Amino acid sequence: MQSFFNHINKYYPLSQAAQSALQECFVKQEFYKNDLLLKEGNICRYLYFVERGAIRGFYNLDGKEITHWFGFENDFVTSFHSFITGEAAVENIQFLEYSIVWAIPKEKIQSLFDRFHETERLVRIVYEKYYIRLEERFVNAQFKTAAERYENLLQQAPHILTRVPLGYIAAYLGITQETLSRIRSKV
Amino acid sequence: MQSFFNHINKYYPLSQAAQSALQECFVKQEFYKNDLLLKEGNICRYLYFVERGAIRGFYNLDGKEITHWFGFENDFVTSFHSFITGEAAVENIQFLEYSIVWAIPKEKIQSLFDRFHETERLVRIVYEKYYIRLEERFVNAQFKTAAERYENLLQQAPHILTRVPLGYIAAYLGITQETLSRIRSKV
DNA sequence: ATGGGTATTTGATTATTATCAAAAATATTG
DNA sequence: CAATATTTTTGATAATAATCAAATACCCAT
Repeated sequence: MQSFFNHINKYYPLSQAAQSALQECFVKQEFYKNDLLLKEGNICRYLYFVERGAIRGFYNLDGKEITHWFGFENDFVTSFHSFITGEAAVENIQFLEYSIVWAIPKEKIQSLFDRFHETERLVRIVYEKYYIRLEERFVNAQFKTAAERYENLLQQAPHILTRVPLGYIAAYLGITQETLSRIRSKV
Repeated sequence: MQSFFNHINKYYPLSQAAQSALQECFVKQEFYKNDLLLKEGNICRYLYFVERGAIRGFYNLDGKEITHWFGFENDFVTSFHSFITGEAAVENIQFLEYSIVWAIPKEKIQSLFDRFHETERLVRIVYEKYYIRLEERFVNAQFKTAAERYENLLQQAPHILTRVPLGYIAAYLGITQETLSRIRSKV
């Protein structure tokens, strides 16, 4: 839990009172490789903070699993669309290795927002970081070649490469596994 | 200005006091076709609300202008990365037609957040909507074909097609103008 | 260490889209 | 309305990545 507060204090430091209230809302959960955190069709009512481990989000398209994001230490993960809208998730969330996450239900977050303005500010600031991150990924997806996207990943997040099977990374980069294999052999 | 409050009240209704304070922060601005709202290299210190008109965001890549977003009536626009981080913008923002926008500087937004918790909540909720929108665009960019992206745009935002030159739309969809022309001729 | 399953690479071919060039259509302006 | 500029379309070719199929490498449990 300490790693959580260390992390969020970098975004926006909370008062002791808010930290205590926040701490009480979290439940620690452990999972093993291949466990599912969320199955498509279900509503995702929790936000998760990853203390340790690795997670992927994927959905099914024409019978294929398309991994479109990863989560690692100090990431917040959820099926954002489902969590916000309350609709059924189109994606699955699965653990890639033994992981420890802290879960907080949506109603508790909302109650925190009402009681502590500062918690809503924290989340507002976190959203800004995540939005910028997604914007970068979008620009990469749309305007860069597969090889450039791979180079970029090598630079920005080499840890992903070592912890995640190639097939998942290929989908994440928007290419097939074969193409990624060929790109790698050229480097 | 009324259209602004009609619009934001759909996201989260503000108290009269907050609405008044918010109203005082906005400055109305008029622009004509091809005017620049922001030039790359400058810092974007304002958030804009589009009352009427059409706007594009674009950046230069290998000597070509890549349009990556549009803004129309009731959209919030800014160079988000620059606005949030305070760094120089890599993109330009330009008007596609005569437009009326309302500008609010970043410091005034922050002051509003401090004085009215509800304004920060409003922005938090707006962020959620925009994040989901960007997520959808990202998934389209990465995992759908050019023809599918065009079909999608036809369904979701046909007004864009009629108000914006084809070359800009092609860049927005991540394809060349020639490819878009060929896609259209097949439908 | 060995067998069986999973992950990755390699090869041949096809589909998709970009690029370069030019023509046709449309819009703008004096 | 003619002249010019801009935008869109069409054509031929090249580059990029997908698909299908098979071989190889790797990992893990026995």
